[in-house]
Amino acid sequence: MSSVSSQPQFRYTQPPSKVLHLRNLPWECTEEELIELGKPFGTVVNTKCNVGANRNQAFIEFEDLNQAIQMISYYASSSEPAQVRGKTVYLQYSNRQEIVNNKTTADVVGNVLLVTIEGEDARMVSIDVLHLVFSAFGFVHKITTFEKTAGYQALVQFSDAETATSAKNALDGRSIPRYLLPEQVGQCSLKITYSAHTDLTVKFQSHRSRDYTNPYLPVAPSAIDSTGQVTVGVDGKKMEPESNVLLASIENMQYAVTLDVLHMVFAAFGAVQKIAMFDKNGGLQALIQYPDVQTAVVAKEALEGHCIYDGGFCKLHITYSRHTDLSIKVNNDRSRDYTMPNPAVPMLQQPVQNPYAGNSQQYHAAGGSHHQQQQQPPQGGWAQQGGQGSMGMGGHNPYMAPPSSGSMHQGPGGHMPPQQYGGPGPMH
DNA sequence: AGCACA
Repeated sequence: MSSVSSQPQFRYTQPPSKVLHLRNLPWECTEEELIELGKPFGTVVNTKCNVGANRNQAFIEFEDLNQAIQMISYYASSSEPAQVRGKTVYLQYSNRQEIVNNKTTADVVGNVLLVTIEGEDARMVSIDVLHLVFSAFGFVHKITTFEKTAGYQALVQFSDAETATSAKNALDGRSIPRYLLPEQVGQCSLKITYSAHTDLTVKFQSHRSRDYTNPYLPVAPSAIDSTGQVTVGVDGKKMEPESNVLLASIENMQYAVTLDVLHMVFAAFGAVQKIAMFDKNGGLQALIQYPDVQTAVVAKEALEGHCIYDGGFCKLHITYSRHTDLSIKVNNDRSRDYTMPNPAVPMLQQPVQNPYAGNSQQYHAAGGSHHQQQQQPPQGGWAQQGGQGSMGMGGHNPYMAPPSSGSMHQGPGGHMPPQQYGGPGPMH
C-alpha cells in the first residue's frame, strides 16, 4: 500500500521553474513579443505562444531559474502589471520544467485535423455527428475525441492533406448544422487546425474513438495479454480475473436465443464444453465454459458488445465468470454438457443420438432457414462433437444474419437448432 | 484568468 502522494493538484503558488506560464495574452501575440517581455530579466531560450483553445496563453523558458524568479518577483511587487499590446498579462511559474516544442505547430498542412468544438453543449456532439460532418469531404479514416483544457476536441484523419484541407476550409469557424444536432443542443462551432499527426492510433472502437478503416473492431488480437483493460466499468473496476468460463448476458432479445444458437456463436472460437442458461433480473444470461482461458479471452474480445443477429438484436455483454467448471446436472434446453457423450436425459429419448456417430459438424450457418422445423426442443442440436472440436482457432466471423435471412443450409445431417423462436426476421 | 495534441 504505497500511500498516494496527496499533493494538492491545485496550488496557488507553483514552485519555481525556468518556465513561466502566461495567460490573458492577446491572441495576436508573437514569440518576439514574449522575448521582449522576458528580456529585461534574463535570456529567453524558448517560447510557446498561442496556446490553448483561445490562443491566449503562452510559455516563456529562461536560461536560468533565477531569471525566471526575477521576473516573477518583479511583477509580484510592481504597480505596473506585465503587458502585451496594452493587455495585462498574468504570470506564474509553470508546472513544467521545460517547454516541449513540437516545432511543427499549426501551420503544417497534413491529413489530420485538430478540431475544437465550441459551444455550451459542445460535448453533446457525438463522434457520429462529427463523422457525418467530415465525411462530406472524403473518407474519414479515424476520429478520436478527448477533453482537455482547450475544451472538447477531436482529431479527424483523412487519407490525404488535400481532403483535409478542403474540410478545414469549408468548416473552420462554421457551426454544425442544426439538423444534425438534437433539439435541445445549442449551437456548436468548429475551430480547425492541422494536427501534426499523420496516423492516429485507435485501439478500441468506443464512444470516444473510432477507426472506420477497421470495422472488425473490438480489441487487440493478442489474447494472451489483455492488459487489465477488461470491461472498464463506469466505476473503473478493473477486477475481473480472466476465466475459462464466460458470463454472457443478452440485451434487446427480440429473438429467442436458444442453447444451440449460443453454442453456435461461441463454438466459433473453440470447443465449448458446457453451457448453462438462466434468467437474471428480466434478462437472459448464460455461462459458457471453454477448456482454457485463452479461448475464452479470444471469444470475449471478439463477441463483447456484438449482436447475435443483425440489426442490433440480441446484443451480447460478456464478462468473465468466477466459475471454472460448471456443474450441469441435466441436459435440457437450458443447460448442456457437451463433454458427456450421452448423458441421461430423463424426460424423453433424444432422437439424434450419439454425437460421435457421424463426424459431426459444427454449426456454421446462421440461425438458418427453419423450413423443416423439427419440433424437438430439448434435444435439438447435438451437432457438436464432444470434447475437442475441430475448430481450433478462434476468430471466425461469428456474426450471423437474423434467423430468417441467414439461409445457409446445414449440410448432411444438418441439425436445425430448435426453432423456439417463431418470429420472422427483421427483413420481413 | 489557471498549463501545451489523447
